Amino acid sequence: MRKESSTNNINEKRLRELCGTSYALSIIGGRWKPTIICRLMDGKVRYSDLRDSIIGVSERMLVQQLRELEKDGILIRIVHPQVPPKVEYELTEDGLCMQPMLSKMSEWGNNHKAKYQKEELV
Amino acid sequence: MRKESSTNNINEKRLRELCGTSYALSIIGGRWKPTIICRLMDGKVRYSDLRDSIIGVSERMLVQQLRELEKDGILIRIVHPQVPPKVEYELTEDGLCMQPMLSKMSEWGNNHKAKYQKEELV
DNA sequence: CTCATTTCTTACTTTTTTGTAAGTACCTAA
DNA sequence: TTAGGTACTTACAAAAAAGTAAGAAATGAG
Repeated sequence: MRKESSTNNINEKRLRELCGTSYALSIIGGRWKPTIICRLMDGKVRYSDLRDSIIGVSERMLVQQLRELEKDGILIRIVHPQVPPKVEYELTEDGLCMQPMLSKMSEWGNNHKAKYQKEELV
Repeated sequence: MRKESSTNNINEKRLRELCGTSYALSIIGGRWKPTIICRLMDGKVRYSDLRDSIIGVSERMLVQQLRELEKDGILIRIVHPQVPPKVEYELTEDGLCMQPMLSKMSEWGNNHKAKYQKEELV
């Protein structure tokens, strides 16, 4: 839960407002979010498949991150009314069009990582 | 200080290793980092100018974020040996070449923000 | 009636990040 | 000798994010 009146919260909100980058970060910044979005890039995926393919994530975290992404309009939740339950997650258009951004991030990240690891050897 | 043995730390490290996007996020993810990097995009800037132009940041936070960016090879610290002290910060090549990534993030962010705020009116 | 399956909840703890407030070091100039 | 300017430190507190462990609902199969 966020405390509305905290300096922390106020600062974050202001940065989000005046800087597109900070805004983007506030949406994809959660620990498991890039991974989740990646997994969904090729189409909808079932909850249990997400859970099983993302090693290290707990159900608590997975559900939380999914809910936040849903609230931010990045993905939708598709409930099939059956028992046992079946729920699928699918990127929205706004989620899909993160692709160029994510790929730039990945590109920069991988370059920097490679370079840094090389420098360590020197 | 990070606790080496925590699940939190271990998860972050693993994601960083295997995903360029998570790696990039771990570097630009700090509250004031995108703003700092932005300010430096046009050339070196003095500490006090950074402090005065970034509203809301405390000296504690500013120094901390600068140190982390320095450690990650994004910027360098240029000390002029004089009194009163004069310190400038300048992006490295790795910092400068964040530009395309940052601009994609900013672009996506601004689009999404505009769209979302429009939808709220409906 | 009991069990299995799937998708979550809930209450709680730990870890990490962010912020506050006050103080420090250095020399220079009045 | 005292004040002033710059770039920080330090000790502490508050807030936020991440993780743990156990449980819950719904229903069809046996």
